Amino acid sequence: MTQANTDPRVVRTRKLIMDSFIELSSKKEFKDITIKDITTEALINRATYYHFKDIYDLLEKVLSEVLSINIDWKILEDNKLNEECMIHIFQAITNFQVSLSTRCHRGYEDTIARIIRDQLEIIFYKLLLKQNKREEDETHKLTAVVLSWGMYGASLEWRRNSKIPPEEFIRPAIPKILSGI
Amino acid sequence: MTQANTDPRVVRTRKLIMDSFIELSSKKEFKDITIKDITTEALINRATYYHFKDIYDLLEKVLSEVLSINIDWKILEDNKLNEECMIHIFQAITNFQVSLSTRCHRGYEDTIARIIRDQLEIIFYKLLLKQNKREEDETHKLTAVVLSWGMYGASLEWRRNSKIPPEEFIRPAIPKILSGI
DNA sequence: ATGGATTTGTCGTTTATCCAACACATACAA
DNA sequence: TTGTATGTGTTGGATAAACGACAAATCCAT
Repeated sequence: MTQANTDPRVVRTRKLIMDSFIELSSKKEFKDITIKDITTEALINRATYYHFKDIYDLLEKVLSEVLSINIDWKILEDNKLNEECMIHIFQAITNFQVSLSTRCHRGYEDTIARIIRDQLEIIFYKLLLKQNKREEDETHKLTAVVLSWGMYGASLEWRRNSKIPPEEFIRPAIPKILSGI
Repeated sequence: MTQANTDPRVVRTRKLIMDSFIELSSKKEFKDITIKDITTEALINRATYYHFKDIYDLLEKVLSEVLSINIDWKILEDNKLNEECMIHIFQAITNFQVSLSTRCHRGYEDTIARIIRDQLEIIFYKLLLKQNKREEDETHKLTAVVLSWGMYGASLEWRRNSKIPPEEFIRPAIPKILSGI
């Protein structure tokens, strides 16, 4: 999915860095996390950090990874862009919200939201391509933008207000999306 | 406690190997575990295994480490060789028995027993030294041998027959040991 | 016992990580 | 402001791990 580098040393180091970042971000806000913190926590040398360009690059890779882990790609492969598929994606987003305590990173909510929306956009775009090859490519891209914003926004709404499970929360809206309002 | 090498690469690799061995030994018997199995499980290159001389060397280091983890060294430092201390050591042995499924390694029970007794001997010897400096050194060594065999044997007895907690099991014997029969 | 398959121990080479050190940037208190 | 401390980005040399390869040892079915 991500890199072509299969040297186990690289794989291990990248994982150590990402795991340490996730661990640290459950303890303090993003603005208080330094690269030194991360490498110290990971028990690696600071000079080895530069698998990632900087801390924003790391944030991006981590968030994408965490979202990706919450998605069962088999479900997306086996389905068209149907109800089951949409619900699964929505659940992945809400799972992501829970597994990373995103609400605590004051001032970076927008950055986090953008990264996740970008990933969602890619996912929706792929699904749309598979679903309907006749349509104009630009139309697919635009639809993916709309869907990613819509689903992500709904997940924020769920987090703010709702005490019902994500599936139950989003289900009423799915027909509107799939068949039109 | 063990070695002086603090290079994080070495520490990580050793841990990967030992953890993989522990993982594997919960799935199959010692005689069926190969070095190749271990390095594959650990995602390291086979040539890197030779932090350990062979698989018996690894077994020894792992068992010692697992026993060591089950011991709260602070308790031993704070106490003479009294009841609390003896009970704690006995619990450490029984915890060890549980955490490593030693009963499954048919044909190697004696090897495992020897390794653990050796460790216990070292522990008892240190405690005896601290307790009474007047005594002849050889006497301490011999006493440590007796105690290590006695406690380990009792742990096997507990594992075979007993359904009561280790502490309860061993307590009646402690006065006999400390004050003489 | 024979032969094929697997594991083991060990190499030489390449590559990633470690480590100390450096200049520079940022922050923050005197 | 100036100084002090801490984080950042980067370097060069040392070292551990990866990798492929090899012969020898071990295992196992026939």
